[in-house]
Amino acid sequence: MGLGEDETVATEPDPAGTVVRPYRGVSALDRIALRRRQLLDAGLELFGTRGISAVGVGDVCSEAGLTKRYFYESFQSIDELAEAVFEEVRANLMVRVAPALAAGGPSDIRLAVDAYVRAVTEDPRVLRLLAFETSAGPLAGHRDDFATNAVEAWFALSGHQAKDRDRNRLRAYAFVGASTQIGLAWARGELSLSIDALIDELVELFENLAAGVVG
Amino acid sequence: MGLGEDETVATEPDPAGTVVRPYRGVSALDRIALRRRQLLDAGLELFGTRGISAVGVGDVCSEAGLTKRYFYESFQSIDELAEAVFEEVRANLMVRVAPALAAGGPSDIRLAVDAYVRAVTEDPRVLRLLAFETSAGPLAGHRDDFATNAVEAWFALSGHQAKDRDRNRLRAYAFVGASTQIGLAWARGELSLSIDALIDELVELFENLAAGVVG
DNA sequence: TAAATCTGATACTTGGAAGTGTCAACTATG
DNA sequence: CATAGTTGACACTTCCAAGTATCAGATTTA
Repeated sequence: MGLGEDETVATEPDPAGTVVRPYRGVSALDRIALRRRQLLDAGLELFGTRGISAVGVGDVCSEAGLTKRYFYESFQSIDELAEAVFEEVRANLMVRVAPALAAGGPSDIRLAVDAYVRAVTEDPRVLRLLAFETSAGPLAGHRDDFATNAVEAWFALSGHQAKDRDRNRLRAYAFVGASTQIGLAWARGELSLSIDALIDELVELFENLAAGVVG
Repeated sequence: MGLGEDETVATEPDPAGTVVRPYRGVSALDRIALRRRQLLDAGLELFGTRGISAVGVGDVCSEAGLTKRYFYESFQSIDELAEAVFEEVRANLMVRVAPALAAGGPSDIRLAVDAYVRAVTEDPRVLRLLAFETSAGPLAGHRDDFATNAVEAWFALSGHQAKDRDRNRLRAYAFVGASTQIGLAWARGELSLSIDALIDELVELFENLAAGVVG
């Protein structure tokens, strides 16, 4: 809200975005939430197919079937929308992987890798978002955060005391970088391996790397 | 107006960019080549520090000490300049790595990795160009070409008959992806390993991967 | 010296996207 | 029905960078 707008008298309680009463049976807050959802969906669709840099406010609005005015109701910029879309994708991934990680435990990482690979590859838009769009632009750096968090989680589970943090992190980066690059090639159809074979490879890679870390 | 100037008689052989006679003791062709060089240098500097997407024609011209007119003398767009800059970087890298690869041979990849890592890390701009800028934007996909070429070269040297191309390529991607991600973290100063330790790690990683390929 | 070419600075036109404003039609409230 | 909130369409202003044109002064050539 505006800070010193004009909350003077009682005759003007809502200066800017009038958000008060129901419309077509939907409450004001629900309508806003609904539109925000439409924008997030449109964002995932466009970012995940054309790439973030090729998408403008107008594009998102067309895709969502809304007008600019409602874009700025929920977001201040395309980058802010990209952040929100990515955050949602990340959260969904976590929900799918975390149980598998807990179930498999640190000595058997296969379940987690399996869950992760299947979750990522089943939606090309998610794959593109993770593989392509986290290298440059507004989402730059998020891949590293992602990697760091994942490795921290794994460390926490394994009870491993990091006595050589830098080597560990290097290997974590190696795994994330390798996975990403492979996923990228996979997304373009350059690898005809089955998903199972792909998972086997990644598990093997992880175990090679982890052996060096733990040992 | 450029078109119907006054090419009346046969005395006007050069319609557009007048490129004829020496100036300040430099021939016309040399002047063009010189300006092209200035633009390439400016491109590497700006692309390698700010990132391609943050650089416009005007920026490059300022950095090069030239005006737009001379930009369009040698390039048609920023993307075309980016291509040329990348190609030059790639060629320089090849020059440094190829001899080491030939000397070490397929069984001892250390020399090649050593040369590659040192070449890339000694110029932060090159590192950034390879690690960041080949993921999105005009240089997208070049990392894969790079990887493919490198692996093909290595295969050629090793005389290895690829009977399982997809697995080989997957591992090639794994190595390139891991190297890139690590280089990226290194570029940001997140890894305090010495270059020697870094090289050790990468050699070890490569040997793990190559063992699977050859064996 | 006169004519032609070359250079660098700068003005200019153009195009696209961001962000804001207006308005007529629609819906809830009393 | 009258009033006020709500919506979508679209016009509008602003801004920025691309790309083009102009011009005075410097340099070469005849």
